[in-house]
Amino acid sequence: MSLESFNSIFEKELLEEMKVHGKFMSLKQGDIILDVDETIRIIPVILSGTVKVSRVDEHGNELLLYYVSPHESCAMTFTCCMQQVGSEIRAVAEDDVELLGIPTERMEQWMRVYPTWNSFVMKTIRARFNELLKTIDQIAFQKLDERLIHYLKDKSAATNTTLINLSHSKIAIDLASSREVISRLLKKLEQDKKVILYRNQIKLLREL
DNA sequence: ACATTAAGTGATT
DNA sequence: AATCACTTAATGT
Repeated sequence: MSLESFNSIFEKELLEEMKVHGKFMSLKQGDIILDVDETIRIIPVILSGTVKVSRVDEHGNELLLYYVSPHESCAMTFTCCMQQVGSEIRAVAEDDVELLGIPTERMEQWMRVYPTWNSFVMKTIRARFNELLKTIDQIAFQKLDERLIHYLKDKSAATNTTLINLSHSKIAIDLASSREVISRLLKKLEQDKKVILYRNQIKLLREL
């Protein structure tokens, strides 16, 4: 995928500037793009692949926040790059990822000069903020089984497939739960004909 | 065939 | 819902 796919979003002048100032980067699956406490030097704009953004507590436990898909950027980076504050989150390449790194200095300038950049930034912040609210709702009010269903749907949407390649323990880590609990919940879902379980794979059925 | 890793189960808190 | 201890099943070498 390339910058051309942004034609409908940004004006040509901005696209030119992105070509000049942006650094094309290619990450392998599992690469850590940004870890906790690191300071941000670039704004990533995802060209292809999916990035997983998660919160990490003092013991190293992770909690999934959201996925960043192509044509999106990470809302957290916008807010903390401007003040050069350390990252509160960890961003990992969920699969092989290509992204365009925009130097933070360009941010301010583009915000003023290019309305499309401005609305792009606002759009991604609003989208992420809404997702965060949903996640908070889930943790505060929903049971783990509902969180799990949401997680599977989310994952399926992010990777555009109903066959999910994940072990039970990976899921448990993302949801800050334990493997046994996830296994038991998944088994219930399987009995309800909502998924089919394999080793390291979960097939989502329509009824989910 | 053996070791390793994923998943299933029951008991305990 | 989490943790432990243990079993069973699948997969890699």
